[in-house]
Amino acid sequence: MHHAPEVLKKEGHKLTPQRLLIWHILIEGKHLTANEIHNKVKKKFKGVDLATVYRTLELLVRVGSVQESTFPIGPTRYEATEHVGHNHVICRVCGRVEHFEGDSVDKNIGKICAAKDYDAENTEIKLLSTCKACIERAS
Amino acid sequence: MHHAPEVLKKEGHKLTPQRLLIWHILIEGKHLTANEIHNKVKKKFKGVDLATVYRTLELLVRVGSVQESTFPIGPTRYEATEHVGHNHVICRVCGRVEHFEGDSVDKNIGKICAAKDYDAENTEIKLLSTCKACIERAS
DNA sequence: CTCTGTGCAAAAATTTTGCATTTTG
DNA sequence: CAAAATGCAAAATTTTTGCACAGAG
Repeated sequence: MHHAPEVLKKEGHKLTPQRLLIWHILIEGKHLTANEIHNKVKKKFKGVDLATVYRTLELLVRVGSVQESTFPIGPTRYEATEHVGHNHVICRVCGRVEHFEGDSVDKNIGKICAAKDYDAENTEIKLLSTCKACIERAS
Repeated sequence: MHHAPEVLKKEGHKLTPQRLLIWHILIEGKHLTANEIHNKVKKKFKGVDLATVYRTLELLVRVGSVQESTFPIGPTRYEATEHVGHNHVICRVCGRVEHFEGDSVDKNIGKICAAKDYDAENTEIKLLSTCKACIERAS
């Protein structure tokens, strides 16, 4: 289990209320945009700036507590590493996202990462394809 | 083999010099940004607008001739579907990209897509992880 | 008390849109 | 000729940055 506040403290970063709040929002929600996070944070503690949200997210990504994901549609999304168990199938045309379990590919994926000098744990698969609706629409 | 001009014509879109040029740039290069494409196009035919590049790319994506990819770092990148044989391993922290062959996972990937109502062919895997350099830097 | 983090405002970077004009089929 | 595409300019969206002040350790 990966707990951002401890990691931040251990690495000498300050535990500000803004950071804690942003972290809690990330624990509650799934793949949120910076803007969504900002709105949620403001409800609990008004006056927090969007720039702070971006800076905090960058920090949390750097220390490994948060993962950043970009989809074909819309802005970057963020989520706590600790509940990233899910992989995505994404439609390249409309951006629709579905989740899937990676069990059937995990072992191979780990090997691929290791072979390229990437962390074999904490991987996430983004499988790009085209959804049925978009295939039909295009024909 | 997938040839954009024919597809465009077949679907009733006009074959303008701008579109042909952009298509040729895409055939020559690999995962280019809209801006890179725009610069290359201007060298051959000045006066082409960046907006036209964006509109053309959107069209080519829609008809399936081009694929769009977003990476954790930098703007959206585009490349011709016909040379998309490669999958990516991407570092979530620094954005570094490596290529890998999907042979060991392709069959499973196809099944996953089919199960979720996505095209089982023409898939692309984006494997997100953290590269060794970033792991070391963070510790 | 010091150094890091924040808010604010401004700018940079990327992408989209409206509209008059040009071009393709 | 009609419909579609382009260029241009402006706007929208997303993200980054500089700097003075506030707050954590």
